[in-house]
Amino acid sequence: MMKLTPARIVEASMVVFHEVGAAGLSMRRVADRLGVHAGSLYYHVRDKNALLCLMADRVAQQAYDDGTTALDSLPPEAGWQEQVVAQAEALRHTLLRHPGGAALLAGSPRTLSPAALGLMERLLRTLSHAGVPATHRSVAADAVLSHVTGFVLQEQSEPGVPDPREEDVAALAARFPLTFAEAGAGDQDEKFRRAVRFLCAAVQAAMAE
Amino acid sequence: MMKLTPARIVEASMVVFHEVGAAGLSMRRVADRLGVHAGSLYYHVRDKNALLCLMADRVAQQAYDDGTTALDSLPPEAGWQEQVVAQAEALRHTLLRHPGGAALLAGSPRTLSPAALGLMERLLRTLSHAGVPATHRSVAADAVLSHVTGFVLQEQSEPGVPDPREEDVAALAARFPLTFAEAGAGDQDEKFRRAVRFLCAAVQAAMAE
DNA sequence: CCCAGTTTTGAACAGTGTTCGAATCTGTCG
DNA sequence: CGACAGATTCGAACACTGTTCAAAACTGGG
Repeated sequence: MMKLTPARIVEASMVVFHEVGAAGLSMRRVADRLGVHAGSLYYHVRDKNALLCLMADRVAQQAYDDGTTALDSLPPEAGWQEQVVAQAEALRHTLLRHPGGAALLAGSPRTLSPAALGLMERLLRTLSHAGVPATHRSVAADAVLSHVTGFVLQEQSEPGVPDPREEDVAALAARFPLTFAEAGAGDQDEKFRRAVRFLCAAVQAAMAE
Repeated sequence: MMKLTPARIVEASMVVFHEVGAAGLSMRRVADRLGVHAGSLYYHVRDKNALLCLMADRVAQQAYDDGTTALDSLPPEAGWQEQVVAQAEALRHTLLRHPGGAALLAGSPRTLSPAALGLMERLLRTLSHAGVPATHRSVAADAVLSHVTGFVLQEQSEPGVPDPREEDVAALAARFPLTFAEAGAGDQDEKFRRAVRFLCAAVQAAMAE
């Protein structure tokens, strides 16, 4: 067997994560997949929390790479808004590829991962390049990133308890008409893109003032 | 001892949650606080997940109530933007009051809680009352809510590993200058309020078009 | 070859969520 | 009052979990 290394451990953890979900990811299962005993992992990884951070960094890194290819395959005359949309959609699709990927990024361990910072930095750079003043840059980039993670987190949340009674959901719809008005209207892709465009328009409006 | 009931269990869980944090909250500890054995809880609550949902609903309910008092103590001539800001700030302060409260709301269990829906509905109502068309209403409300939960979640995240070396953070600051430019600038209150105002301006701009 | 240093083992510890039969408590009806 | 039925609680167990640590096994260099 190849020598154990943090990279191999993270890789195996991702596979286990895909198979059994976030709740079922345990050190022993990761170790089993590597043909190794659980205690051995602790020679290379301090904690389970550290492992989760490494995993989060890995999906952030992949999201970053996917974002660069998305940006590269954009027509040269594309405006900054299209660049923002491209980055947001690339991040969303990468997160959707990993079930629970959004929970990993937004999850318990504090995300100071270099890759996540890279995502933020690139977004700020395109905004800066578009002439957005520093005061509005950070709040805009923050809004975009928190929106996409929040959106995907909501997309990936399993149905949980599958609606005990349909009367209940009907009653809720009656009590909260506006909330349920267009909950199911339109596919998620369109809804997501509209929200991002909305934020872009906000930036433009803030610049004009 | 009083008879055991879901409400009493949730109450005790909140206390335990405040004392030992989200990671330390266990069925046994909740049961201990009630002078009861762990198994007894399962007669009133299906799961630990169900308990977390009930807890999330409880803080959402409290956030809703705090929001109404905040709205009531607003001058009558306040515009819709001030109403949105008031709701956002009330939600933030309520979440900050419970350590890990944001993680509860945005957390693992899917939040279909009535109280959380109430928060959304009220926000949509003020937007609707302000004349915002339905197409923009939902994305705007979604952006506001996901921003405040994301913001507080970031605020409440413990420092984690307390910066192994200061050289590292310096190196990161060098690699991501825009991200670190105004990370520490200004207090959180002002940053939060500016972001909410930014979203409000976005709504106004979308209406004008 | 043999020795130091790096890895892995194997077993243990304390604690977790959850289940379930048996014991207890509670209120109603004869 | 007494007995019976149903609602609660107990108490112990099961199958796990993250984590630690001595002792083995493996490794490359003198």
